[in-house]
Amino acid sequence: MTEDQAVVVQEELRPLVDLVGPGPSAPATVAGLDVAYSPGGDLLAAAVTVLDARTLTVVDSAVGVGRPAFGYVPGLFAFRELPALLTALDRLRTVPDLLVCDGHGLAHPRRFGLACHLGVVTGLPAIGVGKTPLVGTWDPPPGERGAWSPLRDGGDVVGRVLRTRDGVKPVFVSVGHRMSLANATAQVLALTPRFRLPETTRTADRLCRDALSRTEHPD
DNA sequence: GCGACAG
DNA sequence: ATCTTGTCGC
Repeated sequence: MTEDQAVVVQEELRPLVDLVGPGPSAPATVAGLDVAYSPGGDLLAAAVTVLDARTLTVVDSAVGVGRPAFGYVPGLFAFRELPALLTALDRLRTVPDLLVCDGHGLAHPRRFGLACHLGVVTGLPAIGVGKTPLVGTWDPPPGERGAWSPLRDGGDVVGRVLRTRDGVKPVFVSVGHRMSLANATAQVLALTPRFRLPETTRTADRLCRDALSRTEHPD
């Protein structure tokens, strides 16, 4: 697939994003998704971890190893990681109530980032939590955990810049699918009792790194 | 035309 | 994302 064709796919799928559903207010399980790359970038491992939303302990997980399906192009990021992530999701024995993606949802040049793409393809509620911005402008939120400011782009509010820890660099929260922005914010705060990034992202990050290491050094 | 640009 | 040296802070 070419970059132009990928953009066409995004524009075809974008109308399928559900912007109405408020999403679960008290999800039983929340999934984190992340991908790790080999040093040369020719191999990747995708991981999904499913956490009990109340205890934040891992109750299910799966991995998918493969080749990057696309070059790294900002705005077309999903085409790179989506196949391996879907493989991992297929191997789960649980259906999580919410997907927390490492990257953006509506905070995207065409309002269709990885979290939207994963949400539409799976039909599950999804949100994006990015560590750095892709689009938009914002004012720095106050320094206390829980404080946020709107992320604006082209006249739209596309997400929130959310402080998850006192005095620590904020994260970028946006809706992916079947979730309100307010609920997405609440869920991220529930997932960050101790660290800047959601526990879901942390457990998935650890798992995909381990899986990649095991793939590179079979013993 | 130039710089910026999720992971 | 990963690599890599140096620096700040608990």
